[in-house]
Amino acid sequence: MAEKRRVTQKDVALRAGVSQAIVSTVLTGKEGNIRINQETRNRVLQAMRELGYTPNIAAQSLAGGMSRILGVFTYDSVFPTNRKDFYYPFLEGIEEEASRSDFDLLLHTRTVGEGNRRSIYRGGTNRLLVADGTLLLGFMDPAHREELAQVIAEGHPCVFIGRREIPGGNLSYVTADYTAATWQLVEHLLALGHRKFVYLAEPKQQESALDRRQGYRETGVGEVVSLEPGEFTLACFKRLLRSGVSALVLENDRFARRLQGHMAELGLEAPRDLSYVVLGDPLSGEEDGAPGWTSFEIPRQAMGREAVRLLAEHLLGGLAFPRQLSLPCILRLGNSSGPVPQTQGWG
Amino acid sequence: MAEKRRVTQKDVALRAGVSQAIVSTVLTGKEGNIRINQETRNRVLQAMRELGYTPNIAAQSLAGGMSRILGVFTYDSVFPTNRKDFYYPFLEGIEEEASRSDFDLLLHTRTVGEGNRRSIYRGGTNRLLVADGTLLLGFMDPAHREELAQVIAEGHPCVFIGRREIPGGNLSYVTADYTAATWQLVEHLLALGHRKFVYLAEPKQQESALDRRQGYRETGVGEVVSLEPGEFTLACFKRLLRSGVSALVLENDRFARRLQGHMAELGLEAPRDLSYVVLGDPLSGEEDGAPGWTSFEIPRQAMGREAVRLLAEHLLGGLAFPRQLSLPCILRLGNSSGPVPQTQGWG
DNA sequence: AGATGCTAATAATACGCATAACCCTATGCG
DNA sequence: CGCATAGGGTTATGCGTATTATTAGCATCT
Repeated sequence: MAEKRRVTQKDVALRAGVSQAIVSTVLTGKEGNIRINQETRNRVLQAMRELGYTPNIAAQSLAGGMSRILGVFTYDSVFPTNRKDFYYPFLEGIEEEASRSDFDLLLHTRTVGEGNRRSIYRGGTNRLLVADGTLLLGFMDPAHREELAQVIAEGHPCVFIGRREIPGGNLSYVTADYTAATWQLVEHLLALGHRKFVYLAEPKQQESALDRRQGYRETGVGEVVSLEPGEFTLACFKRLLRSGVSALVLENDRFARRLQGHMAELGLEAPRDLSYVVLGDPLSGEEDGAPGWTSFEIPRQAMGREAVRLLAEHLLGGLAFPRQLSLPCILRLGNSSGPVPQTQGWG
Repeated sequence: MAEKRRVTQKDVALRAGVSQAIVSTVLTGKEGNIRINQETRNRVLQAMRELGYTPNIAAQSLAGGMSRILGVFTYDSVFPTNRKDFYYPFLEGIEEEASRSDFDLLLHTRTVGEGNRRSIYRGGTNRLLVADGTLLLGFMDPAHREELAQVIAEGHPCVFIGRREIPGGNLSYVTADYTAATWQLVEHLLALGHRKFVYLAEPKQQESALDRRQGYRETGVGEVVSLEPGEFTLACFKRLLRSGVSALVLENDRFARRLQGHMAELGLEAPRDLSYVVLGDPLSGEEDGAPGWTSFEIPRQAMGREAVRLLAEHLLGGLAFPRQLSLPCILRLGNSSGPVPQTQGWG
């Protein structure tokens, strides 16, 4: 096999009887300081073809400065086995736009440090710098945020998919507009005549949850109850009903599933006896078994796309960072919300 | 922001008070001609950390070093929207093993040339070369094969996921043992008493299909009928029945779905009136709606894992290429195969 | 005749890293 | 004492390309 040496520009140049610089110039097409006779150009192209020349991309990026690679860093496994938190739709969007913007994608898998904890710095080196810029996904704890703040301070362009706040606040991100979507769902309930609401919130303080609560609070309609979905017991539900609530706003689908159980238990039916809305689409990836409740869809694919676009524009066009982008959610008016029941008949 | 220059080995060297060569040696770990004092090594590592050094992979590959990156090249979009040919399970395996072997993954998205055709050489450049080696997936036409043969001749380590033959025949791959699995399913039918078989084959000549047919042929039980699933009409089915067939071997699930329709139409039931086996799992990603028919499962995740392992061993340990690995499929004895019916009662 | 400008090309250099070739010092040994 | 050897480095070089600085020839203007 003999590991035949690659054909380089020097070889082509030799054959065409010109200097290597001419070959490079012919290749890139940019005639900056250099001008080339059409005939010479043809000779070079001919020689390239004859020798089967292909540029060495490593040398190109070394000389040119850009690798045309975008990193993808996730705070969980990129391809999780439990399809619970599912990066797939994001990745679809990322791939699509990366391809369009002409960037390859570097999936950082070498990031699992001690205790299965993912970290950007590993062995003291920041692996992200391999790429021209990086897209980030997933849940971060405070230490992660510190770390990321440092990476950004060092000048590496990052875009988070989802709103994330870090110390210093210089993080760019593309988020879904949970606040508006929540607001709209509550407005929808108000239009149906509902007046007494309760919002069931998880104790988590993630940005996405905060945004939803913000949207709810902006409507000024009422109470927020914070509890783990597991704590949302039948007794708890009964208490809510007794308080005269006519509509529930559920922070996620885990509340919704428990609620469905409770209502079935009591022989209640939505929206006849009670209306509810769910703030987001189900985490589990079931396409077909999509529940028909009223909710909104997170534009995951678009978020991926826009994140890439933001990053690419920053890298190529010099769009200044940080930049934040908010994409609208798509409302799904389903079968869990309806007019206020005339008589609160139950019991 | 000021576009501060990257930290290079020279910077680290300066800070640690050593030469750049020492920094490089510390980094790669290989002490060939060079020996390093433990204390010096620590100083260097310290300096790296302080300056936030990260290797420039372009320079690394150019200088003949290793970037600890494995390429992933697919002949379709990596994250397809129609979840038809679904790379996901492969990717799961790839990611898992890549992480374990300490390689990042480079997803080649910059590969779409004219007419939506994917090609390794794009604009005449071989994009694969930034990575130390490359994993390939998907369907190839003859031109693709030529191209890949060239890449391999040029010395770039490649492992295909699935058996693929290329001109020259030097391609490494990890495949599922379709031949054995098919053989076993037919044996299963033989054990149930079946004697008259027909194998429904698509006209395609892909390796995976050839392997299945090979397994079928090895049993010596009978006929192969080649037709598009769409051509498998009710009339066609009736003709088969009239010929006295008691068991069908279906090359894929598209035949199976049509068969199910035909049988329902005629009021037939499997395995009461007819047995069939399906050579592989359904292409569509439906988890729950998994059909209960007799078939085998392709060990996709394991294939991904083993492909990475092969490649990593080749890169690190010097395992010679080409290498071919065949993994067993998992038989799923389902409800579409049973004993030969006593009376061929239908009509 | 000298200055100017334009075309067409060459030579030189930098990019960041890996590695081969080389050098110096201390130590051991017969 | 002379030499071999091992330890601990340094210098120099090359990888393939992009790009800048430079040169050389020739026509045009003043």
